[in-house]
Amino acid sequence: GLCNMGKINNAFEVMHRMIQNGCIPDCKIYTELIAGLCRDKKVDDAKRLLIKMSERGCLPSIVTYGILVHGFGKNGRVDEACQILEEMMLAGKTPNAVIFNSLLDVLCKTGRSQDAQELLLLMREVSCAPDVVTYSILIDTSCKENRLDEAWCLLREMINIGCVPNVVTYTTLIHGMCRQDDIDGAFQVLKVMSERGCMPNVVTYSTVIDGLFKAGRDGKAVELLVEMVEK
RNA sequence: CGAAAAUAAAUU
Repeated sequence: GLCNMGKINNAFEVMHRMIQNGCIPDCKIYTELIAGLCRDKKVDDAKRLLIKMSERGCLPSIVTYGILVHGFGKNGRVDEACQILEEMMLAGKTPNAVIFNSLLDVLCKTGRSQDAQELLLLMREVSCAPDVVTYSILIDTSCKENRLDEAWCLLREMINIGCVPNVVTYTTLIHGMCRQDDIDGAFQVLKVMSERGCMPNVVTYSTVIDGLFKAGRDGKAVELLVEMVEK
């Protein structure tokens, strides 16, 4: 609770007080503190706490490592994020899809496609199945790098392997099409997703509305805004 | 003991 309120220091105070009272913090408490530190961009402190918890006999969980990977990645320290992944594997923990996805996203967003490909291979090696988030990240990357054909291939591929696209996946594609000035295509996707039982949300609508305004189709944009409010 | 806790999309 204190971490969520941004009061990390108070959270640490509580931990120290509980130790004084003979109550031993468990892995989850350390994990929360590490998350709080990462949220405050204090990733070095977070890393130190990971080491400290191990020394105190608390093994970091897969979630603890995930938080750190994400913390380093989101703070532009991609190599160190990769390093945490290696460390966890050395510690005998197999990364799950959340961790792979987190790292995959920063690799893609920083243009390190070679490393991203290698990470996908590693994911296969450890039998971690790509999920809807993995595909959404890849589709987003293809779209932002103007490879719409590739994005569509990925959509087909995920459906083929039984991975169901969700509202984020479709919204990502819609955004990609708007960026290519293919507003009509974007509308098609908007229609298709609903037909497949995936309801557009406020982000989906704002993506299309933004695309319409940028294409100078103000009337249509307002029309869609009204439709969104009505629905 | 415990899914209590970590990842992807628009605008800014």
